[in-house]
Amino acid sequence: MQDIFISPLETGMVSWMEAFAKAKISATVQVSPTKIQKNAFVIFWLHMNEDRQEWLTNAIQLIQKKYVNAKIVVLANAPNQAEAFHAMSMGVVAYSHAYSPAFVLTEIKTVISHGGVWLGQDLLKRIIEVSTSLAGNQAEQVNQHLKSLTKREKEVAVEAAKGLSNKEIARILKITERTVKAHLSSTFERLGAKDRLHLALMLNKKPT
Amino acid sequence: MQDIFISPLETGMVSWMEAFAKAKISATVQVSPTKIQKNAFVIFWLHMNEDRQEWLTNAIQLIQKKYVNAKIVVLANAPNQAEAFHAMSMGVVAYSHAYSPAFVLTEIKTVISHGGVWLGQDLLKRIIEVSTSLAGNQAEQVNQHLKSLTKREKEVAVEAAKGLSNKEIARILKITERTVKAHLSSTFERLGAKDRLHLALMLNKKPT
DNA sequence: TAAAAACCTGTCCTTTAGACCAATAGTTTT
DNA sequence: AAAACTATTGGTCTAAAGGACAGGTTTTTA
Repeated sequence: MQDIFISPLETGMVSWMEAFAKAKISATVQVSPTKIQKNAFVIFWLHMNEDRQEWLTNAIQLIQKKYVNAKIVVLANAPNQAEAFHAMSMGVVAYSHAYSPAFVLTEIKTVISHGGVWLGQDLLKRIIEVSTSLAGNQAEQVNQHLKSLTKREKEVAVEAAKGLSNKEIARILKITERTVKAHLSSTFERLGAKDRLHLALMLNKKPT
Repeated sequence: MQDIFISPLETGMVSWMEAFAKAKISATVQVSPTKIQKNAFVIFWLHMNEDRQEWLTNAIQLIQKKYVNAKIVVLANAPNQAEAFHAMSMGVVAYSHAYSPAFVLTEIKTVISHGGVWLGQDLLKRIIEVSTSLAGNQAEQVNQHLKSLTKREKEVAVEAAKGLSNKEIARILKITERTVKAHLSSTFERLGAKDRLHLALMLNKKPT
């Protein structure tokens, strides 16, 4: 088990040292291969300054290529959601604030060493918001379609357009599946949609 | 600090007991208020059987109403992404398998008691797939998707994403409906789409 | 207030989708 | 040459979707 901190700060940050006294620190990702035990469980902790986006991308790719089994954690000076998304989608298993206290760092380590993924509550909330609701900027043209629907039909239609099943919609809106079907049927009728897939395409149409 | 397990099983599950010897167990959410210390840090562990979707929803809402500061964890017998999504979007802070070993449960507790959120790697990956619109170039993303498909799969996927039925696709491509299904199945597999509607949403995603 | 629209639910039935299992044959990669 | 991938088709089976037909209750509106 090895922890390797990649940070421009020579000394490393205080809380890191506190959490992992035996950690190696390096200024670049080009860690001497001899320092890394083959088949060891290695965690790379990348310290992310502002304005090093492309450095981060490259670093992650390089690590993943050289050390296939290594886990990568990003600690950002100024965490932001876009960067977090980017990092996580590249396979990073944790994204947190660089000034996280030592106990958070040890927590992260525990979680990821058991195959888990760690991220803060606000980020997760954001992720879920984004992925469960239709994007706002299209609300305009969606309205054109939706305005001919009744309130309830609208609600059902929006959920259906996200890809939810009738059962799921029923649960969310606290009505029976049968009622969901009724609303959908009349929605198809009004909008001239063939089925729920066409409805989804109508409501998710790209702005041109 | 109190742990309250809500489970239909009278005795509670083995690993739970192992992890939290002092935990209270109850069959319903209607825990006697006297048993809960005011201002205590309470964690509700909800044991989720199959086919209790609406029970879960109600239980969560009830807990959130009665115990504003309580954290809620869902342990599912048969975890699935839709349910996980639903639970997390309602404010649940962890979602895991009901048969998780004791060390995972203690991990979860550690994480959420520090304000974090716990979830398994596969769920997160799925979340990110669904919400990658924030992560970068959308056209690129679609390309990435299509690139991983074979020539024939691509043709079928594109038609399906337009809203055509299997029968129509079969006619257009001059193959049997059965073959269309086969191509679609492997396409869903490769792209991580749940069904043709999700496929359509992936391929028709608008740039944000 | 009476009619209309919206909302909710039920049963029965047909079609469609998609998973699982299995097989054949050509092509590409190792 | 063996292994892996691709394209094709078949059958069975389950669940979901959606139409047809038939009710109710609540809210809006003329």
